Amino acid sequence: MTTRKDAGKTPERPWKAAMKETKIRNMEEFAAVSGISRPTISKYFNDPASVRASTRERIERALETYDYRPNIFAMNQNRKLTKNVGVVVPYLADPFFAEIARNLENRCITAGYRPTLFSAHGEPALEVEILDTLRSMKPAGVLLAPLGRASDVGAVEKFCADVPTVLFDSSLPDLGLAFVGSDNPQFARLAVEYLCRTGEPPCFFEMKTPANPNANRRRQGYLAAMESLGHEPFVFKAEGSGWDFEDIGYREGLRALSENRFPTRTVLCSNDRLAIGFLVACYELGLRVGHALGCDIRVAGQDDHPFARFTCPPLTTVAQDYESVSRAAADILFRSIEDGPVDRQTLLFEGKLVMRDSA
Amino acid sequence: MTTRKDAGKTPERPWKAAMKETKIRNMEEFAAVSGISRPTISKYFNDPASVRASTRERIERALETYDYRPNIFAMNQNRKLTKNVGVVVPYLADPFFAEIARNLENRCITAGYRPTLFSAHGEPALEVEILDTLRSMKPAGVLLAPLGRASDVGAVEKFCADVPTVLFDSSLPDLGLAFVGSDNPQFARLAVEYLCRTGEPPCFFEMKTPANPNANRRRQGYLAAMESLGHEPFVFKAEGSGWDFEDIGYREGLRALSENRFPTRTVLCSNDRLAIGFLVACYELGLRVGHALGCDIRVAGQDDHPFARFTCPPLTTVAQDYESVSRAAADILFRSIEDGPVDRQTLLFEGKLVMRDSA
DNA sequence: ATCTCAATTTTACGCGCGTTAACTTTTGTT
DNA sequence: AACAAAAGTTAACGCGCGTAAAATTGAGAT
Repeated sequence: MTTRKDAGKTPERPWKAAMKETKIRNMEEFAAVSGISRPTISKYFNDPASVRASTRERIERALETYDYRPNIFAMNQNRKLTKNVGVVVPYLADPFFAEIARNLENRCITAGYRPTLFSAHGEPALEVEILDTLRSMKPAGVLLAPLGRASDVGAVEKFCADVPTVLFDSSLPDLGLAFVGSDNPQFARLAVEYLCRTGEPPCFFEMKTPANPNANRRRQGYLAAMESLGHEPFVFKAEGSGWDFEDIGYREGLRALSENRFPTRTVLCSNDRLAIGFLVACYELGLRVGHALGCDIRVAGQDDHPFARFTCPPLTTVAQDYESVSRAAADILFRSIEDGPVDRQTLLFEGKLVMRDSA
Repeated sequence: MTTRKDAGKTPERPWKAAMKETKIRNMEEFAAVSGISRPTISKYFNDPASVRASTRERIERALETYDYRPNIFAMNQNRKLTKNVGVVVPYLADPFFAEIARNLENRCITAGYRPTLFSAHGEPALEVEILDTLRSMKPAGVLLAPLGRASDVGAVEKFCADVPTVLFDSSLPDLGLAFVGSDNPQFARLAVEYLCRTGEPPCFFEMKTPANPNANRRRQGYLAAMESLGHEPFVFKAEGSGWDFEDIGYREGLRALSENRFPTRTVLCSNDRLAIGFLVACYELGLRVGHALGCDIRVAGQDDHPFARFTCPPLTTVAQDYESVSRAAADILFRSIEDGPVDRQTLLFEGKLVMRDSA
């Protein structure tokens, strides 16, 4: 490690010393220097169009001189309806959630709301903590992807009773204004049908104790699809828990393959992250993955994870409709905030087959 | 898409209706029901040990009955020193930043602070917006990984003058309490030395217009190392901008390889995300990557990105010392908050070579 | 110049809590 | 039992702003 003491000593409380004398500390002071009353300034910040054009100009001229910004938290403290929207995901280090969170944040901003992002980091206690913080924030609404199986359902239920909440990705029965997610059985069915049409029927590779109910629905979709096509299903349940799906896919894939557990040479993984790890296991064992001539095994995933394009070979998968899910979740929430509550509904979006080279 | 209207109509403002009559609305009410004065309750929440054991018990018993929690934002409104810490990263959909953000959040929590996470989503305007929001939050300190080249340096400078800020990952000259990052020239040197020791000297694959100064330092490290080893350096500059590094690595890798631009069959990528895309290009062109006999090309990256383990073949890279960087950044900030300002310093951590199969 | 309506200003209170000062009550010591 | 220290209570103000009501000012129409 390299340590360098930079030139010059940090002055005593530099962030205070640098404060210009003209610095505006609050709306009162800004009202004084701009020669306008505080309530009118307040009106301006809540809607610039609500003040006379000449007043607006005066305010904006003062704004350039003194660059004042109202304290957002003091604003919300007293407002009947804030513009705050909470976005909560179970695990932000998973690029899938990072991507959907980014999407949701952008939608909030576009719709004139102020998103605040939270990740439970896979920990139920932290999820509860987040919900408590959110209460303090007096949010107009919340977009919540719960941890799933590990969630404190009681806490979420109480929260949904207090704050307009739309659940997404992972469902908790009958909670919130709505649930928006994917039609998971359809995902598996789509994959099974494609794989059977183009080769051997697939085995199913999943975690023994999945984090959320989506995995169970996918398994059921797989079983149903196999049955209806008249094939014998086979499910391999990978040991391990937590959020290191790739590692589990790799380790257990290695085990399953070297123990020769799969009756066919086609494997449908419960999700892309497992598949990414599984592909490494295949690589390590010298198995050529793909549907081309001379390949040893076909591997498919589900989700269209942001990195699924960049595996070797690129992963064939069933794409979640990120756009539609996030758009629907946001729209329902905003509509409910603006026009009052709506009937609780469940929206499930179908996946689309993305054919790449792995299967 | 499947829409289902769930059984039962959502009741009028259900989150209001469900409110129990005993619901505590603020500290005043809680003080009333617990039979203790509000200032004492306030003391309790700021430090449970600061009240007599018997009163603490009474408070905690009341707490169980009425489950009240003080409003965190109202608390901070008036406190001289809050426990808020802002964590700002340039792009959260990049698992590297997601991972380091998770690490930093945990450290804050452990140290008794309340982290709030922000992502600029690659947009300079949003970065400025975030800094303004942070001011409102009256944070005790901020851990900031700036966008880099695209950052509004003036805005960051003003912010650092107002709020104790530790920069990490990407440096802006002389700003903040400290900068904590990686010794980027050393990264490249380490990689070059290893690659030269075990085979042909490497070419360098980087973006033409990198997002931050780290890339430049890595290039310089590459050039210096090649020179000192007596080899002719070669740098390929990939076209493209934005944060889709994998895609750029793939497209430009494809171009560079098919145009036969590399004088040697060893490629050191400026970062792992480029390398991940580059590996796909290799795969598509049928090139066998690795150092084993019969391989066509060696590929190495830099960063030890969370997914570098799961490429095919697993990516040889120079690992950033995530732990040390985040620990140092957090420690410096906390120390500065608790013990007053320290000399500005620059801490650069060395990378460690991670040998996998790709090179 | 008069009237009218809209915009603005004054004044005042509230949000939920931190914090201080002056008292009053509890401790536990001798 | 007397008394000092510790802890708790009351009262009051402040944070930075929203918001409401009443009084005042301004602009456009007659």
